[in-house]
Amino acid sequence: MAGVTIKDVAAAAGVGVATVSRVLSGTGSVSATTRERVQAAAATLGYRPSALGRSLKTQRTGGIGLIVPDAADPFCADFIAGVLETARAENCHVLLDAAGEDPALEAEIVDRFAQQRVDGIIAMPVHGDADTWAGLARLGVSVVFAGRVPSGVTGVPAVLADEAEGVRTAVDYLTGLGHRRIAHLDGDATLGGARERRAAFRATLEEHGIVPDEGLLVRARGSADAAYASAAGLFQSRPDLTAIVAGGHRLGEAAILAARELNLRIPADVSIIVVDDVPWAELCDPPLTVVARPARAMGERACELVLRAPARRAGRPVVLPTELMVRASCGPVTPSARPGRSR
Amino acid sequence: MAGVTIKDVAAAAGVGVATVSRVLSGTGSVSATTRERVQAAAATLGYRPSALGRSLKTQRTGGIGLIVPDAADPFCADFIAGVLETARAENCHVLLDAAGEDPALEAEIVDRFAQQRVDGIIAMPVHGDADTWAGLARLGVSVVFAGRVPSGVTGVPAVLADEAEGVRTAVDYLTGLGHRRIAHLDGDATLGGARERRAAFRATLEEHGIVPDEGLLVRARGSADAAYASAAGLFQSRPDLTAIVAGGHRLGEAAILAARELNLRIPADVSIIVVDDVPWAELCDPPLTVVARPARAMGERACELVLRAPARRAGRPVVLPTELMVRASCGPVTPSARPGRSR
DNA sequence: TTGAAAGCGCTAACAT
DNA sequence: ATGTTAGCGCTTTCAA
Repeated sequence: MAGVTIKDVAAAAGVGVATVSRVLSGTGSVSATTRERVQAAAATLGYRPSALGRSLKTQRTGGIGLIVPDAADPFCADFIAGVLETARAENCHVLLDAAGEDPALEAEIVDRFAQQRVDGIIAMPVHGDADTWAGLARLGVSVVFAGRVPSGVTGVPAVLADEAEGVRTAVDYLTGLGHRRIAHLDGDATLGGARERRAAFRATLEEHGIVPDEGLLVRARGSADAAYASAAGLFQSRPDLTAIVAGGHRLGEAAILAARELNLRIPADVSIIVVDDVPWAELCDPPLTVVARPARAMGERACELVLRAPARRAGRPVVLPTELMVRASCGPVTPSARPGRSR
Repeated sequence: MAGVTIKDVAAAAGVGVATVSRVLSGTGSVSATTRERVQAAAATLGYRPSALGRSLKTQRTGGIGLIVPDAADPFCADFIAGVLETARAENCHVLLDAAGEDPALEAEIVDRFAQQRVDGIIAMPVHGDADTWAGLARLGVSVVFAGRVPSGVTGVPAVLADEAEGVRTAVDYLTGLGHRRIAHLDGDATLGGARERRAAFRATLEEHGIVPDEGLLVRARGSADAAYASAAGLFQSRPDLTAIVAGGHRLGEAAILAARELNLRIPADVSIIVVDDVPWAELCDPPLTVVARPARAMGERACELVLRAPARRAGRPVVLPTELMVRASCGPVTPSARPGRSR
């Protein structure tokens, strides 16, 4: 039957419960002989200490709550893997849930985690409502944001990819190849990520003496359909563009599919670079040049941070470098390859 | 400050703790007026009932433990998403961990979950050691296997993809295209999956009057390098093969990469079909024909099962259908396209 | 309808 | 070195 408790072990070993507790937690001092007797008793009974009892007493669960938009997304999945690895090393367990892009659901999940008395929460947040996040710190759960930071919230530690630097590198690379009419396709997010990428895109263009062309800066909604529509619309309305920087793999895919549909050759007719590495970039044809965000490392760092968070108050975000992975989806601009080229 | 307890709420509302408990859990009867007072008090204090206290008392945590080989793997990631969705709907939380292919780690994770007193465990198991799984049922945690079943273990409910049927469909499709020398590249797993695929492959070949050629049946180790080596070796040693069925996306990728490296055109020189849908199958060039396993649905079913498991004893596994997604990586066999063709 | 009180399994003082 | 005991926050009889 189930339910072997510390009492049973104590009885079986002929000692008090405190002694059992001492042996199993390695705390205090116990004679070698009793230690062995206790361990033997525990083993034969198949005793598994209840984390419930312990946590109730110690006020620490060793649990960390992880909230992502979508566990099936490759970036999130890598991030999760990073968190898991570090958590395991630190003897913590991870509660996972996905909030989509729904602030209400996010708040609900946070609440559930709070009731589970997790020691900390790592979130790729949807929403900047102070109500959702502010209470937590006060409740003793440390929070760490990852990947993006909601605009309204301050004082929460964060782990970010250096999106700006990534976009800068991408644009530098493209201008180096002779491109001047470069489009930027990104999310409409009021969240971190997209906003910073857009800003960096503009700034870098200007550094190269190119004045940003508003018609080439498009923001797409989240759905796959919307992404495709935006990409296709961009290609059709602006046949003069020679390169495109897509923020996130969804939009990258959309761009590739739309280009293919419109019979634009990559990179002969249009160069494509995606901010977000994906496992299949290599298998794509042509292999995709990307700006990789260090998803896994971000997960590891976030987990470290959340476990040490009580120690470090807010501070500036940890920013991890991105990496330009040059493959074959970008090429030099070719003067007249593409039909319908006007301006 | 942290730590608002039921006592605080009771005091603030001027009632006993039992009443607060009744109000918040909706159990028993309370007058409308006291109910409101309690709710008001709880709200102003920002009370979050401790799941610890409750679980300790009720002996149910509402937690379900999920063990996958790798959270970053697309199949696992989809599966996880399915579990999360159902769990949320059932008011459960999910503890996630990844065991790689390491039986010892798997056992350790199971143990940790047991200490957390999860109500059930869903596992894509590595290992059939009775010790790891048998004790759990006795301990009151229901176990459900997903995707594969270790050979040594019986009496555990499972959710599987109909791998056999999937392979059968794939082979039917290829023979229909005129292929006779079809290779099968799969894992060396002693676990479910691979074994069944191999058996189905053989059987289907025979149904078509083709005697299985052992040289075309290769089992690869898990690592990406090993996969690539196996694929390349296969292409080089057997230039007469015209089609290949790969089990799992890792081996599918390896096959594609190897084919590309050896300048084999897909599908002109070799047709490729992968058992395992991947998000990028569409983006591959040519778009990949696959046998999709319903990862997400499997996660949903597994979660339902684990929550109702006490009710259903063992029984036969739930087998979900696979789906052949015809895209463009398979073509009719072309008599003389490939150099080095001998027999 | 409501309150008092007994635990759930554990740890940590405090005694011995 | 070891045992006794008082809770941790909650649910649930049992009385009132």
